[in-house]
Amino acid sequence: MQTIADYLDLDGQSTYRIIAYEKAAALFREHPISVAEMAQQGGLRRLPGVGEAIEKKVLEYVATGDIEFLARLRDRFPEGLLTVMRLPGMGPKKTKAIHEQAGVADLRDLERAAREGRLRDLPGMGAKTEENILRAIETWTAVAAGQDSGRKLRAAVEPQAIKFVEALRALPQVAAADFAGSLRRCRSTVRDMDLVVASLDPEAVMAAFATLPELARVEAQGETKLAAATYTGLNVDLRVVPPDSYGDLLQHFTGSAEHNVALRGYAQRRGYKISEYGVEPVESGRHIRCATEAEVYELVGLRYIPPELREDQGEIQAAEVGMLPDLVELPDVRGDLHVHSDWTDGRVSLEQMALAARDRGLDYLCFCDHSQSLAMTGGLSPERLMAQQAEIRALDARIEGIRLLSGIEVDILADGRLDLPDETLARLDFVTASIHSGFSQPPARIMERIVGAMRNPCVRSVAHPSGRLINRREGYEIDIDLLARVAAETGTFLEINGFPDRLDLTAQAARRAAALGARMVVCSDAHSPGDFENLRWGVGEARRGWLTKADLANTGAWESIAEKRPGH
DNA sequence: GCCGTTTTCGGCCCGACTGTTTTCAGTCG
Repeated sequence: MQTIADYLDLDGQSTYRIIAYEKAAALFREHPISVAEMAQQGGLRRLPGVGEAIEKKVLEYVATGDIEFLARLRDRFPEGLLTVMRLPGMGPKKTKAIHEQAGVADLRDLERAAREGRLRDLPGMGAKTEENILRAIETWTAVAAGQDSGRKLRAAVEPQAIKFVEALRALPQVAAADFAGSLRRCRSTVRDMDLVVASLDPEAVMAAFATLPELARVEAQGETKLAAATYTGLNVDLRVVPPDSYGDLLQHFTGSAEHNVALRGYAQRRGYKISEYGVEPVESGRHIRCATEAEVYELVGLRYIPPELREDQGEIQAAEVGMLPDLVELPDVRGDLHVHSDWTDGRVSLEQMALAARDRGLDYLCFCDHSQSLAMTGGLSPERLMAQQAEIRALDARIEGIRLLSGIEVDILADGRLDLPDETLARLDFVTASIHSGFSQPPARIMERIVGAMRNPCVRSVAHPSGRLINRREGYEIDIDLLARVAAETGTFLEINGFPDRLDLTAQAARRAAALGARMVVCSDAHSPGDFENLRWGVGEARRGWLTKADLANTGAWESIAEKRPGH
């Protein structure tokens, strides 16, 4: 669908037609359950933004593996042009022009033409354009070489964003400063950093900002807007507005683009025009500036929508009728049920982990080291596990202020058996099961393994259910509906693993699972004291999944978890 | 292409910056 959208863009088709395909592409990409199956069951049309034409194309693709409409587009334009079009600074118009007038069919052609100065004579282009194109190709090549997916983990970017915000807030001319964009929405990965500032002296703010040592270069600068790049290869956009319209700017640049489109559409139907500079009742034409985001939403008749929900996933309708969820917050998490120690691949002792957890204010902590088949990590045999349990019990008696529990992250073996006998598992306080091998099995087989584990009465949760590693490995294809139903039926929890490159379950999957009655746990999977920060990333993902305190099991006391599961 | 407490047709978010086009198109977010 995305490829069709790109081709239509190149072909100069109606933007709304293009947007329709892009919306469908985004919808399918993020959709937690199989789009192909939904299509076959005739349920695709129920999805917002899917109509007759797109449904037909999906069905055609499912049946034949191709789409004739797309094949015809491919015949008309070389595929390499799509890459050219995605270069920053290039768009459909320029791409089409260089294709038709300079014979460029792919990136290599473009590079040659730019080097030979053959582009500067085309309408709308000059020497500067060629220079920009060559730079863009260089960056693109570096990214494509694989060391960089272009999207960085939120956890890697946020500390730098906080530094920038602190530097801005320290300026005397600055009334307020925040980071916005996908970072503020707690997306697991971000492409760039958006900074917004309230000030009456944008010139001074931008001048001071441009001197920060983290910035490699300033790429563009206007009166209120500055674009720069950091040495870490991150693009930073800075926008400055007067304090009385700070709320408008923050709202606008927090996005998402989809949320803003939906919000503006909603506002327009009620007679308002929203931009980053204010809210305008169309009738009066009077421009109302908002110092806070809450005012923006309030003016058009909505409750305040937390940034994590701003993805055009029904939040506007929910805000309209006062049905927004009361999202879980980090302090709600009372215990961590999945951490490691130096008994396997953790880096510090049981005691150090326990003290770190207590310092973070947790009420209970369950050690779930690896089981024996993960030899690489020094996985625990039944004997060593019992020895560890004895040490945990002794530690629990000695350390005040936190309850220490003995558990295991037991491997679900390739044949579906668990890596430890039931009689061993039955002696533990908590058991989480997970897959570390047999990733390439057919999805249905993997589901059988997970579901089989969940039906074992000793197993209390499933750790990192999809096995994905962001930027490194796709997860195995999980059937979240099936997992959620079995979870609800057996009282097994599904983990939201807080590791920055896992965040697994994803927000979308967690939201679906909660809707089907499953309960989740947010865990750090910490291997060292610093990893307890993972709880923060995990809670961010949970919030993006619309989860409330009640959807998570470890927001309650340990006693509420310790109880036997229903039916066992 | 999608969609409907303004509509089955006529809408669909909006403004800044760049580069070069002397009045604005293209791109971006």
